[in-house]
Amino acid sequence: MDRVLVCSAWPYANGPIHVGHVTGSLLPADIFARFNRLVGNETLLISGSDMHGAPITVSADKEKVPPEVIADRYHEINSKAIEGLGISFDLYTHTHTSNHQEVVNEVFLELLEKGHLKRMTTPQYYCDRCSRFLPDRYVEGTCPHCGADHARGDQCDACGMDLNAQDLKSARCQLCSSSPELRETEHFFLKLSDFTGGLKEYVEARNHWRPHVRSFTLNVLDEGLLDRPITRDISWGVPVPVDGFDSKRIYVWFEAVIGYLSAAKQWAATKSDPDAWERFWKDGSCRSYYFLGKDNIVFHTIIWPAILTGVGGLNLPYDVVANQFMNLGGQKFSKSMGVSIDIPELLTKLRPDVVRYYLSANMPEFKDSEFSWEDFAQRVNSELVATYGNFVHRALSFTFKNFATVPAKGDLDDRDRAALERITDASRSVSEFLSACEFREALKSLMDLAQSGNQYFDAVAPWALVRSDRDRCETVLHVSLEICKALAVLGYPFLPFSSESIWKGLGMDGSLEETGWKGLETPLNEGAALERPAPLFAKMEATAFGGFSQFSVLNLKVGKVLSVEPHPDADKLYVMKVDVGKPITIVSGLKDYYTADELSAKTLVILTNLEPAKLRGVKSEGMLLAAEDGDKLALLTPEKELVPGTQISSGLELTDKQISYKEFQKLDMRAGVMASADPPRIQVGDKVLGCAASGGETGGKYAALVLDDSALVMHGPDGVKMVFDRDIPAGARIR
RNA sequence: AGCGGGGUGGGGUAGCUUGGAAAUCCCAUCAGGCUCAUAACCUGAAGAUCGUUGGUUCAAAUCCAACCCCCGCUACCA
Repeated sequence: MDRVLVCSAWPYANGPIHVGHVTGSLLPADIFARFNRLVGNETLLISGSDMHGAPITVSADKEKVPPEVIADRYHEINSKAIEGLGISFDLYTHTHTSNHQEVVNEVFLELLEKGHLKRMTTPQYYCDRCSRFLPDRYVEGTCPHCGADHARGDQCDACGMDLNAQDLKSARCQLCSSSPELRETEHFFLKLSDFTGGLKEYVEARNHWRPHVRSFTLNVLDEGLLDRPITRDISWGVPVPVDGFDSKRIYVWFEAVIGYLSAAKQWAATKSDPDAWERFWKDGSCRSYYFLGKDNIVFHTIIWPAILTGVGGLNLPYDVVANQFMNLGGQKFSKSMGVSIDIPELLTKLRPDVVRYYLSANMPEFKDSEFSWEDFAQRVNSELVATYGNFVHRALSFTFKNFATVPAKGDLDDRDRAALERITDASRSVSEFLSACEFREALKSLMDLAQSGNQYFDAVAPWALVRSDRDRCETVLHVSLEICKALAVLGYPFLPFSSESIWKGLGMDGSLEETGWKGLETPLNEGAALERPAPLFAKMEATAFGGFSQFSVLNLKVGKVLSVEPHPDADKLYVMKVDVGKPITIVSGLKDYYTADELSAKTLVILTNLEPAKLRGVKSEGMLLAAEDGDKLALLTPEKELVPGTQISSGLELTDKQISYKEFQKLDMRAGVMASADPPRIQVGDKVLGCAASGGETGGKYAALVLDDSALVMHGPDGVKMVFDRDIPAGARIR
């Protein structure tokens, strides 16, 4: 029996977990842990919420509540979602516990004593009015390279240069705009340089790591490691266990990874055996696996091993299984951009095994993968439902109807033996692939077994035998049910809920969880009564779930032009006052297309929550939407007159958050011609897309939000759609 | 700009590390079969000169070079 410690990266408690967390760390870790328990390995699966760090304090400030409120809220929500998904943690804790603080302190002091930490004093901006030190990106000023006015302390967006806050000219506090002063502040640094050599050796010996993880890490090591500060001037986080550091906290990047150790200790404390954690951390034969996303690699292959080496006597990661990203509509999942499918919400609509199936089958193990509802529905329907679920159901329901008990096994012929052979093959390959953390391949082997079940069932045709040879029929059904049982056992790591229900449906004793892998050999209970079987999975509709939620960041309103002036300082720009419920100023580049007269009193569609930007010295507080095709341009306007300020929500929930121009540009909106009204389909360029909501009249030309292969016609209240004031080809990009 | 990933039949993909019978699987398409099952399952067919251009080689999707596209990271979000 082996022993494995399975660690899943810690989700940040600043929002609900989303598909990315599940596919990157939670699900692979769970599959791996379930598999190991199944085959009888002593397994500990742990993780928790990362409660500290600046983004949580930012959210807290915004809501005017203490950071604990935010962190606790999402810890609560996420714990539930994780449980709902069937992630079988032995402990899911968080980093804001006294236990974690103690363990972090121990580690910190141990490193200090061994000389791996050093104190250094650095200048840092301090804002008097906010009475706080400012992180680099909270400092704003003039870029020393290009002279742009709104450069942030960490980077200048205008020229893309990396900066130090001290380099900025006329620095301002981004929070209150007052001038901060440079103050000396003392911090602890982790001397990563101490570890470079050892780490290199360690990583080079890890030939079983995924190639991208290993080569990426070696790359970073070759570039050399800089000593990094592990404390900072903030108030939310783990206190520094050294006198004179009361106003400082330990940096999250250093403290959060220690959660793996503190969680194991906490788990042990809740058992009768408080030293139990040592079996997983001090016994060199225990292998530790870490599941995370690729953005987290260095923390697990360099920083965490460095800390562990520094402390000494603790196991370094055996494998760091980093996944790539699962994207949505070609973009990275990102809450701030509304590109997100959060799990709590998803679970209200779908059963956990269905979600687990798709995310496993499409897991970004070696390269990024793409999440789409269409693909989701297709894979679930054709693979999980039609091949896997249907096989189990046809075998079980046929048996139930004709025998109502588990049929007896008579003499086997070659075909039967070959079918049983497939089970052995499948169990071998599933177990090999899972041991190697190749989840997609393992799942593929499972589905192949389901298909071979269908082939067998077809070939032996029990529906004919039941009339000609009942004994023979019992035998082939017995073999079929053996295949079902194997599907349950082998599928358990992926589909735990369905597997248990198959196990029960077959009339097996106990639970599959406690029976384990040896359930493959456990004989069927011949003669046992069967319950009436029900299908395992139902088909799903892609359109029922598809969301255009990423467009909800657009706060669009009807605007009426009040005045149009030429820009005093630019050839192509107008400065317009527009009434969107309140008058705002918009600078637009329409001079080549429209005269001032043409624009006056026009009703337009205005993006109102764009970050204000200065265009040639005049501040623009929004943007009017227009379709553009080559040198043609047409403005969007409601098909019926609407009062200025009317929301154009297109039926989406709106946020009032500001978006940057860059984010806005990533959203795809087009002019489209309705190809048919029922079902609603719209032609955009040379593609015909299905419409998510009601469309307009056939032949009408409307503005549409485009996402993958579906479109949503932009509309305001009462379904008033947005049209164009000039002729523009379908497919023209709206911006 | 730097770093990283990718461009394979209509869509999505495997293979590329360790070059070798013109290429995997799913969906869609077409033709059959079956009727137990959730119009499901089974069998077969059509369909790709493997981003472009050069090179190495007896032989390249697979190695090398250049180029063209797409995307992510560089913001403490897997």
